[in-house]
Amino acid sequence: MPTHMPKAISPAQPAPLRSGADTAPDPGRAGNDDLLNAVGTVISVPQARELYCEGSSADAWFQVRSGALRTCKLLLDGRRQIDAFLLPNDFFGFERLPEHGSSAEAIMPTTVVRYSRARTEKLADEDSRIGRQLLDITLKQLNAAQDRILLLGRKTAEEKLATFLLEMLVRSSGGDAVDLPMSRIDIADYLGLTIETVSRTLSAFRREGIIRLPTPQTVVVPDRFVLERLAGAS
Amino acid sequence: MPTHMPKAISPAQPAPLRSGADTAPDPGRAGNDDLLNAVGTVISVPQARELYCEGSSADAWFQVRSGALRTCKLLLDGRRQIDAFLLPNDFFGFERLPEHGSSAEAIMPTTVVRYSRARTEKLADEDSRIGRQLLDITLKQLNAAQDRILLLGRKTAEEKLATFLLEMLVRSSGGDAVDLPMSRIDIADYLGLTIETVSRTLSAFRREGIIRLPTPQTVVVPDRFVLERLAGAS
DNA sequence: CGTTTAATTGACCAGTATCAACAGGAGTGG
DNA sequence: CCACTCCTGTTGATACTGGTCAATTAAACG
Repeated sequence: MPTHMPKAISPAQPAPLRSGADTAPDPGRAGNDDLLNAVGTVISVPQARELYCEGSSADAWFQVRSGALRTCKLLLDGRRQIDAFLLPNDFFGFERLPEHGSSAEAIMPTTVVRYSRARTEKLADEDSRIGRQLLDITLKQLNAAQDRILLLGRKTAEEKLATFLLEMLVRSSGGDAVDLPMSRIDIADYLGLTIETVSRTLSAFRREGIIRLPTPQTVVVPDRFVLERLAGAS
Repeated sequence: MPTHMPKAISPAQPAPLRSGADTAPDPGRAGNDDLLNAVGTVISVPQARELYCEGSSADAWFQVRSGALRTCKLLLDGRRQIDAFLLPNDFFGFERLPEHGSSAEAIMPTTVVRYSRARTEKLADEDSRIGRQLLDITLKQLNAAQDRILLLGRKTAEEKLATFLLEMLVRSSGGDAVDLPMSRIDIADYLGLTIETVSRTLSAFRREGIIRLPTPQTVVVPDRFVLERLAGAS
């Protein structure tokens, strides 16, 4: 038993293996959830604890069950870039190389389901639907990464924050209010900005009535169309 | 015959379906090249011609046979971000959604091999090795995208250019000289800079003896270790 | 309460963008 | 062969977005 947490007790079965708000075509995917879930193990990750670090052996991948994580890369002098925020049902840690390309840390008390890489690859060999699903997950992440490349390369601070708030609004899918689980520093390192610019830009949005900030972690968006115009979509 | 160019004549068979400089483990991949090549069609793309545009139907994907292309996204006001430069043997255009997420344009006279998406997906269903290979290609692109996210979010202009030159050096794999097929504008839109900053930074490298520029398109790197230090790897 | 940490705000600065001029080739036509 | 134009790239002067440094406020926690 290589994991440092016990297996899930019977009723607490892992979340179903499918993407979150998924509107894409879904070819022949039913019926294989149980296959993969059979190899999943539930793991708890305390806040601020690293689940794995950049360069460590990528012998497993994960799905968020509850809580939230960030994946990030570091430069030699400590500059940090956050690749992604991971919310419930998100997959992460699936790699091409034998080592993880970024580290994963919980930004609040979190539970994840761990899938053995070797067992997954064996399953994918036997059942092409599993492979199809892994490909779908990876392509989704690639699409998201390409959108971030546009954002980081060509958008202004204002556009970055507007895009970010819209993304969180969609992902949390809870009306017009978002609870931001991450700190301002995390937002800054996600958008390629500094904490001060994040704070200033959000304050400007608040002054202009585009958002309300009942607490620093809670953002209310009365009219998301205004944000969409500021986000300057393609 | 939906394509606008004739099929390859017999001796000009499509390039083998495998990644370029690939050092990763290569599990059970031999023997399926012919399967996919049977559905490949060779297409010529003149310089500056668009192969497909953002939002068009993604009913096929491609491999570069000769020449070079760029994939890019646009913002409403015309700001452009280049996702990737595609050189011989590179794959591109494989999508999760029914539409292409970016456009692809030849930056010199180019030939590509076109693969039908529907046929590919059928093949992948029948033979898990095909699916494994598509996943491998996609994961490789995801890794590259994540490196670009770090570059765009956290690196300085100097570090961006150093990283770019090293990347081109590795990809062209021809000693210490690189022939840049793309213009300064393309480099700028790839690195999230302006053409002037690209030019200035390259001139600074030249003045410091880090590179030589026999022509604006040819870069000679006497000592790539110097560039590696400037690139500020993780 | 006092202490610590996160977030906000302000003053100033630097890196890169913007605007503009200039140089070097590649065609083109006289 | 030589202007002439066009296009790409280089260089310079200046502006501005966002970064840095610093102080203040607010929130969290014992």
